[in-house]
Amino acid sequence: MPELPEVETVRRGLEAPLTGRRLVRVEQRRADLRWPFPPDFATRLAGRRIDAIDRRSKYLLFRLDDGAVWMVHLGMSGRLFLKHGAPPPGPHDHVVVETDAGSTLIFQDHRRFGMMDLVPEAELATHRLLAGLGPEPLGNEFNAESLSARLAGRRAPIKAALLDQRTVAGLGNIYVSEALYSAGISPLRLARSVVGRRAERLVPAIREVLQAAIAAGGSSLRDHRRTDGSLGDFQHNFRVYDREGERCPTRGCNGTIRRIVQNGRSTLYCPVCQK
DNA sequence: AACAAGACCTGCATGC
DNA sequence: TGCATGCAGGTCTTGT
Repeated sequence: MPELPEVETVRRGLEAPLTGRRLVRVEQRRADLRWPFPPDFATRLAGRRIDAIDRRSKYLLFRLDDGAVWMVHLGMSGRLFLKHGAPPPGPHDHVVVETDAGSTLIFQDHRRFGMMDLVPEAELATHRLLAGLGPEPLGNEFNAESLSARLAGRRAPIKAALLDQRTVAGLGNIYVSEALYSAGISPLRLARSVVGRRAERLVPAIREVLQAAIAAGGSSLRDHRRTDGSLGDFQHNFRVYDREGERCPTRGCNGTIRRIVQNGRSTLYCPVCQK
């Protein structure tokens, strides 16, 4: 489900209500998600205060007052809800956290591809899931030069290379299709050939689609919700994703949006104006 | 080393 | 109605 814009939407939804709040009760309702929880997870988290909520790629990073970081990945179907009081947990509510503000943070994930960990701050940068990540696409280290360098020599299609989190961190299946469309680059083009003007177009295309999606609260196709349960809006702004068979929205292009499968995942694109 | 396929899960839409 | 099939926003692991 969640790509960078959806995770950032969740982060923003939690930041004001949870920063400075203490976690007074932690209920871990099963032993594992994608992987087992770390040892003594609930005990270690209980009583801690949240000092800040950050994001790296699709990971949420809750900075705690004991110097640890609570890492959360939403996987495909994970949600974080903030509710008033202490409602009874529903199906797939795997972690329930009550705060000293009388609110409850609920982690719900029916597919259980999500994960959580507790990591000392000093070990965060070398964490096995974070160490290999490429630059943040909205940060200064992501530019045409650095992107070209990471694509150099790669024979995989650009679609697959952009889904690879070592190339750039945070893109997923929706926003790769949208960014390639916006940049006029075919998803089938070999990654190593995205240099020069194409790389110069692709970087702002990625930035702009992500920023627009964040501004819209992310995309809700099936699973994504904001922390108050409301839907994101960016799915209404898709130009190719989920639009197979529709007319290409580029002015003057008579192409039809096509769906192909690359590495087992749908790619949507316009065969006429993406080269 | 790079790349593609398989695996992990549940729920939903579709078609017979 | 019931059942099989395919598909879904991720990414680690395995095999070529």
